[in-house]
Amino acid sequence: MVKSAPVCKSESIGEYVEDVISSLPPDERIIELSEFLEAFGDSSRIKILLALSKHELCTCDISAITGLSVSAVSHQLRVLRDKKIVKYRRDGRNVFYSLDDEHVAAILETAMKHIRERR
Amino acid sequence: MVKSAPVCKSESIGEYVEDVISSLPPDERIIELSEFLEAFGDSSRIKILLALSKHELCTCDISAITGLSVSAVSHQLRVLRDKKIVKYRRDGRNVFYSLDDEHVAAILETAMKHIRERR
DNA sequence: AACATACTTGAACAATTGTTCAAATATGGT
DNA sequence: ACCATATTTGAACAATTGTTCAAGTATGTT
Repeated sequence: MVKSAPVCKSESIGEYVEDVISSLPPDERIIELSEFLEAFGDSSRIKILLALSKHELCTCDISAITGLSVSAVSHQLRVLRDKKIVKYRRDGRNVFYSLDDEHVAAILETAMKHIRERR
Repeated sequence: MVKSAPVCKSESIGEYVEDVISSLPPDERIIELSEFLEAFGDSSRIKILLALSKHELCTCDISAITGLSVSAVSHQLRVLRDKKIVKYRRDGRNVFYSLDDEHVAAILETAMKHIRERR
């Protein structure tokens, strides 16, 4: 049996490679995961999320707190809404946003711990 | 006292806005946070990290496991190294990678829980 | 109905991203 | 010294991103 692709020796030797492959979730799930975590990869959104971790806030408040334009905030809130990272409720003219669940706060918390400890 | 900027009423009413502002970390810390979490926002990197959460692996093994080219893997490993998300050690011709600490695995775990529960 | 406030949206734009390909570097074996 | 293997790197490219600006929708007040 001839190997067509040029692969390294350790790959042929280590049978753990097969084990790892079969332990991976399907691509679809991996894409879902990365699209969710992608939302945390921007400083404007992190600022918004940190603010929301303290208090339920309307779009305009978030703009005042973060220093971003109302439009920029709204665009980012749409991203966060679509990815089910924040939830919202309308109250009169205002729309109030809050974190979707405890996992979102947990990720921010763990990430901050990592940053703090890696110095 | 006149307000120069056009801000919404709820911002003027709610004194919590000031509280939230002062609770936010400095911008520098927020950028650090987002740059760290940015690394989780790509399906190739997530695949690599999930693989590494199972086993220490060399570049070539990661390529075989993920189906990405060796070059693409190496470029992504550089990103993950720079952000202190993976660590590495050279052994002969191979360079073996592993997750930097338990926080990295924790973030992946929490994110997977979120995905699973939000359906 | 007319107006002000709160928010959302779409188009446009510069800036950044991830991959490929070719070339370079590093290590070990002969 | 030479060759093969393992990995890294740089340039190039299409694709995606986040912001701004202007225009839109939604709600409450008069």
